[in-house]
Amino acid sequence: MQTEAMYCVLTNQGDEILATELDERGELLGDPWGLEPDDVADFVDAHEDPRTRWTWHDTGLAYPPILAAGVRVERAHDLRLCRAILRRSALTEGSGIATAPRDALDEEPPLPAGSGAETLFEVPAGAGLPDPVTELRRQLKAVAGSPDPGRLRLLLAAESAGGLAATEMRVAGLPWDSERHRALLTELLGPRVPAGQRPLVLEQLAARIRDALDAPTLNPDSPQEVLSALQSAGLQVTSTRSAELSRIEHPVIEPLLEYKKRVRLLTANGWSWLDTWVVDGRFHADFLPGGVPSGRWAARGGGALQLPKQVRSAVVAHPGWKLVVADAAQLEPRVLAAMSGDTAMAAAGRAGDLYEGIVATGAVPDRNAAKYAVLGAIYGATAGQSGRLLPSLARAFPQALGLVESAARAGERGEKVTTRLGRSSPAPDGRWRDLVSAASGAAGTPAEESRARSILRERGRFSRNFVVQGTAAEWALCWLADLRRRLAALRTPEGQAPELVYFLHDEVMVHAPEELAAPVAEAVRAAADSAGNLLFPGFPIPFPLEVTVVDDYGQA
DNA sequence: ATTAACGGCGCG
DNA sequence: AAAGCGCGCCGTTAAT
Repeated sequence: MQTEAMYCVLTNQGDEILATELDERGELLGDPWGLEPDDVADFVDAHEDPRTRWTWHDTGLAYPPILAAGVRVERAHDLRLCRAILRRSALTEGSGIATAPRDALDEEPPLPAGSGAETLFEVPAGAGLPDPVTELRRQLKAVAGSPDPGRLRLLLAAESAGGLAATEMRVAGLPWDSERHRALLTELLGPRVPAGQRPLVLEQLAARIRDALDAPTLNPDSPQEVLSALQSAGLQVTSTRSAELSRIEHPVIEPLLEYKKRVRLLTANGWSWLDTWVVDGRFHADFLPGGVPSGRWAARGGGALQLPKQVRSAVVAHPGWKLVVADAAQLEPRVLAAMSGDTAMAAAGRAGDLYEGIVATGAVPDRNAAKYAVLGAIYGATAGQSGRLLPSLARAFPQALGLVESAARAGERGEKVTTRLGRSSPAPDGRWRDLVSAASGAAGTPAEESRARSILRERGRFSRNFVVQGTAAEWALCWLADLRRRLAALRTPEGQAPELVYFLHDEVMVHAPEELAAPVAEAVRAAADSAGNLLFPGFPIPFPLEVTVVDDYGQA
């Protein structure tokens, strides 16, 4: 895995692209090449080697033209993604990267222009971006000087592979059946109407709501108006949240909940969403690896990570193709067991369902209790059923609970916390420290003290969750990276290749020719095993998947 | 008129 | 359904 890496840095230099080869210590391996933008893909293809990490400021800008030429790269080093990790990591504190003044590479990645067809190398290098060779050397130095270079190298490799996968997924797009989607909209909302108008079904529901509340001019889209209309009707409610409304009996509740459900479909995934995001039968989502502090991905535009179950049946495999959908079962608790070395919790997860395994230890009465207790431990629940179950969970799994507890305490002390591979939480800002110290001083008023306690606990819950969510994100990145490599080896005799099309925290989707569905499913499982071994070598806990092969995402 | 915060809800 | 975490996006409302 870690056999001598080689870096080939691609960067704009006037009208040319400069390709500079360096070894893993950052030493030049020869004179740089000057390339015409149109020749970059051929150059990459000719120089592709399993040891080479293609290095650039932004995968999302540099990679699409290469992909457009039909060339796929195996490994990369994304300077922006890696900078973000090294800037913050407790393992590289005090390094040149951590202490350098902020520059343009610390900003959000630029928006990719269009759907990736154009040659983005023609765009002049962003102002203020550091020289990539200098930047790479600083990054390599920071890693080499850290107490655990191996962890960080793995993290940077996985993060960069995530960058490649994200770009490939955006360019490929999620196969989308607009006809099926439109049929759904017509069924639930009525015929299409111009933007800004209420479709027929919503108008009818609105009329029923006004009628039931005796409020003829009520705007059902205004929480304020709805709340006061409900209260005028004598209902004891403090908000218009569906969860609260559904506990009440009144003629308005049914149409109101139905209205909320359907208006949500209209505004989030209605006709204008289709017009904006689905191009040539594909939803081109813009994924942002590392977009969340914990290392989870974010997405920009189209709500790619919040596709409601309602519309998933519009994700349809092409004729003769299948969707292979896989999700990791109970990922976060398994990660917690592994990272804390809790062999009792690992044993509970060995036979199959981890929550059932916990029930079998006698710590909790049933599966639901196990689930809420474990999630409550990870999230920092104090009240309710999950809060009450914590003591008995802590007796059964002291290592696991101890890990999240100590993360919470560290957070409350204002310290950073760090994932398995070395991604650290952002340090609390000065305002946070001021608030806390002001309240703890003798002059703190009761209100200040209570406010301070509350933000302390908040920081504790964030930190507790960060280490687990962040390490789970690392597992998922390793899974994705390994899967990506395995998929590259699969191809039909006619040359059709499976496409990675979707990734959602603990779930992946591959669009594959039917005859490759079984090997793809096998690759997905093998990749999960690899990820577990990579992150937690020798620790006896499996990472089982639920894998389905379907024609549309609604069936998964 | 534009921007920011809020309530609400979708996903994990 | 439970209460704790992490997000993005919408329309409304308040602030500028």
